[in-house]
Amino acid sequence: MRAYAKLREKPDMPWSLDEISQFLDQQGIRPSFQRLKIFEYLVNERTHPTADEIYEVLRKDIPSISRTTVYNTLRLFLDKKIIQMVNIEKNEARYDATLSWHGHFKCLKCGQVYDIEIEELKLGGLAGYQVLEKHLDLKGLCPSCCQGK
Amino acid sequence: MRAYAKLREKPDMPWSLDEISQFLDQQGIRPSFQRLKIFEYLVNERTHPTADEIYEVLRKDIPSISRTTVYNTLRLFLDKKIIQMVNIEKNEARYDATLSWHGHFKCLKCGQVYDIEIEELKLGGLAGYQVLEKHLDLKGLCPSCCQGK
DNA sequence: TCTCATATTTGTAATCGTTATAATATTAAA
DNA sequence: TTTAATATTATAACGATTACAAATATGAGA
Ligand SMILES: [Mn+2]
Ligand SMILES: [Mn+2]
Ligand SMILES: [Zn+2]
Ligand SMILES: [Zn+2]
Repeated sequence: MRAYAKLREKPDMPWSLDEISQFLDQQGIRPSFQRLKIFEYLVNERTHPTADEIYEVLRKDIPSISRTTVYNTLRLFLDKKIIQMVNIEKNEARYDATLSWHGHFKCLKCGQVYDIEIEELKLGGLAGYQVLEKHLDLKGLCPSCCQGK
Repeated sequence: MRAYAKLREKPDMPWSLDEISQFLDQQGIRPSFQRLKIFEYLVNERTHPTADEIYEVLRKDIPSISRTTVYNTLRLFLDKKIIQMVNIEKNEARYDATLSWHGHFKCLKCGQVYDIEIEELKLGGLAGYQVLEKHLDLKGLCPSCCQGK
């Protein structure tokens, strides 16, 4: 995924459906319309949506889509390791198609989840541990919500 | 809490019930027997238990205790900021009486949650944000579970 | 193209951790 | 002791997620 992303000509441009279709194929995922649209939403919006937010948005385009399909698809993407789950808030799983190492900040006022760049992280006492996942989650007030104290 | 902990003569010794009672009083929390035992379990065991683990253990001493009391008490402790919630695993809130800044590691095999010392953390792009909570959560295999690959 | 096996989607019911509610019991104040 | 406030308890309700099974779509081979 990271390797693939690096190959994109303009990494910050939205992914086209064709490009997503090709990508899912490469990952051994049959690119059904529902899967295309779910991955498109994750990778182009980058808002760390919940399953329900994805469901409510895609319903406008695909009235027949079911919540179960959204959950099934997200689990499939997780199994294939093309997205990650963000558990910054209890009882509210969020999803993220950006896999490079970064942290998250959730604003307690407006609810938005922002990406945070990690410049350096040094840990002690991890000798003997095999680390497979790292999550850095912050909470507080975002710049817009801090205005005027 | 940190200030109080520093005042303890032997910080690594278990807290006595008297000491806990005094501490809760200081924090404006009436030290009922249930509250004493719940805080005692958190501060002396340091295993980051779930509400249900606390309930199952304390039931042996206090057969009348209810799950609701455990949840109510944990929420009270959170509101008074004498414990923190650890959301390293989805759908499994854990609780921790250690408030000084440290990370957590959950072993995917044995399920144990370990404390991790953080030597240095440098973040970029946080200008304008007001950070109120920080959580560093790792997952993988612990030393005991790594043995022999 | 047609057929049939397989993969995918869908609606519904079930599960699980947690919270809300209201009755009962305990404690503190008058 | 009487009363009011607080804490505990059992039960029901909730919300996010998962299990299940039926319906639909897809695609390789005849
Ligand atoms: Mn992100
Ligand atoms: Mn801890
Ligand atoms: Zn905000
Ligand atoms: Zn282990």
